[in-house]
Amino acid sequence: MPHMKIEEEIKQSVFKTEYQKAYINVVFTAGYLEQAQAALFKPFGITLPQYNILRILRGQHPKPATISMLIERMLDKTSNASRIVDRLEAKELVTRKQCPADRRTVDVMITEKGLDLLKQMDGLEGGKGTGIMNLTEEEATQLNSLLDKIRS
Amino acid sequence: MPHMKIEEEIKQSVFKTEYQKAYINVVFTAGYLEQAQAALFKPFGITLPQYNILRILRGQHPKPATISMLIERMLDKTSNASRIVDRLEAKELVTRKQCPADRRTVDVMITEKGLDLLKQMDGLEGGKGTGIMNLTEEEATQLNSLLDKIRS
DNA sequence: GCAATAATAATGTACATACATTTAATGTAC
DNA sequence: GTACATTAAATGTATGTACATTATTATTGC
Repeated sequence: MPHMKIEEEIKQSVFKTEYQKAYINVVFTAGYLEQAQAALFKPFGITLPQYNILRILRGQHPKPATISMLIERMLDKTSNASRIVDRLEAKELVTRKQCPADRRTVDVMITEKGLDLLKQMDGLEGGKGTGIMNLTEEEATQLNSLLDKIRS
Repeated sequence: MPHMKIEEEIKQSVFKTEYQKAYINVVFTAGYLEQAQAALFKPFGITLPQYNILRILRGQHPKPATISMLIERMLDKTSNASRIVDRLEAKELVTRKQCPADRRTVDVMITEKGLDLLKQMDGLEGGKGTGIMNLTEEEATQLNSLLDKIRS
């Protein structure tokens, strides 16, 4: 498992600039964090996108959400909420039924089983156990402002 | 297109800790950078993983590389190099033939067409045009050391 | 009211990742 | 030298993303 500087990780001799290195470093570190989180999730039988949808649904509970509301709130806006809901429905973690008021839309709701699963998973939240806690709180703040600046 | 702090981006009321925020911020920013880069790549008809493999092959040229060598050097170590090479071969950007010395392995080599394509794409390297250049050089260095610490 | 437009969800295709399995070739133990 | 283990690559399946298209329903303009 990775415990190295980015140069060693990817066996690339030298980076031309700090920018190039930072770019690759952000992408690489995200992969690292996602992989660590996936490992934590595995025992529970759902993936991170599925978890994120369940969390949104819990936030709405007992009100239903529509697919477009899910897309709006998801981290990755272009992802395909319909199909993720398919899989959650197959696992009986959510229900889906046509909304009578606007028949184009679908009411998605988390089930008791879904709420139970989330309860079990509370504590995995926010990257705990993934390496993000190696930072001091001050460093985390600093990192946040640097990342915000990249997207500004 | 995103020009906001992370809280606004994902419409999540508040983060419990700076750590949780940093975690989501790294993952989200990586997605942002990757998407920006994918847009730059689109006119050239290859994806980022395909580009990364071509770059490794250019580094070896005119010596061939094996699939396991490609896996070793790739950013994402667990990805499926065989199938990415399939697609590069279909586009005639690489050749693949069984190695006589060890018939388990395959010699993968970049073609002239592949080298030409990379030449056209030089300049897209290292996240130029993706937002990473919003940082000062000092900030990029700072970011690198924070990310290294996450993975340490 | 009806035709054109917009919105919502689902679906199709290409590509990628994660993980397990399979096939073939090589190495090793005995 | 034959059985067993190891290595290299390919393949299968489930999942996800990106992007385009389709079907259905609402809304709008007239």
